[in-house]
Amino acid sequence: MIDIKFLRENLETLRTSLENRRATVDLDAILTIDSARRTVLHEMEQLRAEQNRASEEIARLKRDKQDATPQMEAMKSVSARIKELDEEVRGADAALLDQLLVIPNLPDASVPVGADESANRLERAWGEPREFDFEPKDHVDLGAALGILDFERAAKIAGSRFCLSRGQGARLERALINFFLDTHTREHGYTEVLPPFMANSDSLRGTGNLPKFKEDLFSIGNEGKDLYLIPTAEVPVTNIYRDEILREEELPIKYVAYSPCFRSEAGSYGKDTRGMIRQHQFNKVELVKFTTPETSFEELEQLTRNAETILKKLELPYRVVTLCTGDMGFGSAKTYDIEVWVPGQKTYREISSCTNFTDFQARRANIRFRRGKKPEFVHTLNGSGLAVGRTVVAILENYQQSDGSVVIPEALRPYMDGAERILPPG
RNA sequence: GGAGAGGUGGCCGAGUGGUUGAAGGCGGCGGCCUCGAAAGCCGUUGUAUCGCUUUGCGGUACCGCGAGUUCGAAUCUCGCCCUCUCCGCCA
Repeated sequence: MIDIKFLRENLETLRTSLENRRATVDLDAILTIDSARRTVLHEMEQLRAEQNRASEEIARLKRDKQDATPQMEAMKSVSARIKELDEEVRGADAALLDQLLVIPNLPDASVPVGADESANRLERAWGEPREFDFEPKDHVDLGAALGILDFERAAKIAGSRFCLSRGQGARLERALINFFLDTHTREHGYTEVLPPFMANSDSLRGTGNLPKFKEDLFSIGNEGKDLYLIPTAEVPVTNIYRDEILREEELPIKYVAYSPCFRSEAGSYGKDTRGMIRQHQFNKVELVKFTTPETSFEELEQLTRNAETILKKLELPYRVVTLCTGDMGFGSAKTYDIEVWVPGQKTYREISSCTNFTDFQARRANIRFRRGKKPEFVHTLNGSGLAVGRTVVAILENYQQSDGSVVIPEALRPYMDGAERILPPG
């Protein structure tokens, strides 16, 4: 969320940044509501002060066994007026919040300005895409031939955009989750967290998923419950400290969490309809950090490197791009996408998105820390470390052999009972 | 799901409709004492927002959340949320 004070004082900066993001927000309407609200609030507070003074006077008279009826009568109209003004202020508060909640974060100065992904900036690439001496298959054909991925049965059970893994396929998925968690906890100093896989609307508002992106979520409001399936572990993990004040010495806090992720993505039909790239349910290991404001961008670099480490260990070619202003997410100040080489599509596909939200989520979720007298908002960051389903895609397609088998990356073999290959049945 | 108890500051815990932003304690901070520390003693200690003469002063709000009663609510009424105990159900 954007600070209303910042909005008042940096109107033109904000206007430019919203243009760069291709977001349309009526800032003047917000300012009008804000100034009207402050006028009414001021009048109400003066009446309240008068009421408090009268109230003390009445208490004093009553203690002295004197008649306070005239004072009490006089306060009736004041009380009624306060009630009116109070309703006006509440209305303005709600209107203001509605507006502020749909303003995206300001991009950092280092973010390239541009309309779409063509303006994203390549930061670095690692590994050489493999030269195949045969026509590589995509993971759907490979998975079907190996008997480890079954999209048809999944569709029967739950519909399109679900996947059923079996045998070595299910084992591979579980191995990856453990490998990711072990790497980040043992080598990168993250603390493992296993959060609820459902969250309430306060939590989703805190991370920025609500109110603007409701259509991307599966809600389970049966029996009047205010609950959603989480779209990412970012939601429950970031909300661990909602409405809390941390101590400066505790920062940075680094959490890693496995969770399944549930996404409705109502607007995505027609995109990536084949295979595991875009699913209603997928597994992900997520990295989340809470930091002081001045260290967050350095922490973003480290978090991104932490995610890259996984791809290096798995020996999968990848590149890192900085998303431009028009392509970055709603709450982001800066995002690096890590894209893995996918031979079946002969392209790089996002496998991790690492973001510094600065104080955007912290302000929404009211997550603060104290180092002087005044509490300050922390900065929050997160990134996939990694998306598990897409890693399965990358492994199957990059490690496929001409005989239809798939070699298991060496780093993963200890998690697969030492198996070196996934072989076709029979 | 049923019955009961409860939700008060960073934490614990008092609180009779009227100087209660809230006793007391713990913790924190400052000081005295000490070679130093502990103990002891003294002082201090929330958040948000607005205004001003801006190291400060003043106004307003905040006792789980929301509505109501009242001149006035932490305190009374209603609804909701959450926690605990017991019973039921259940992996």
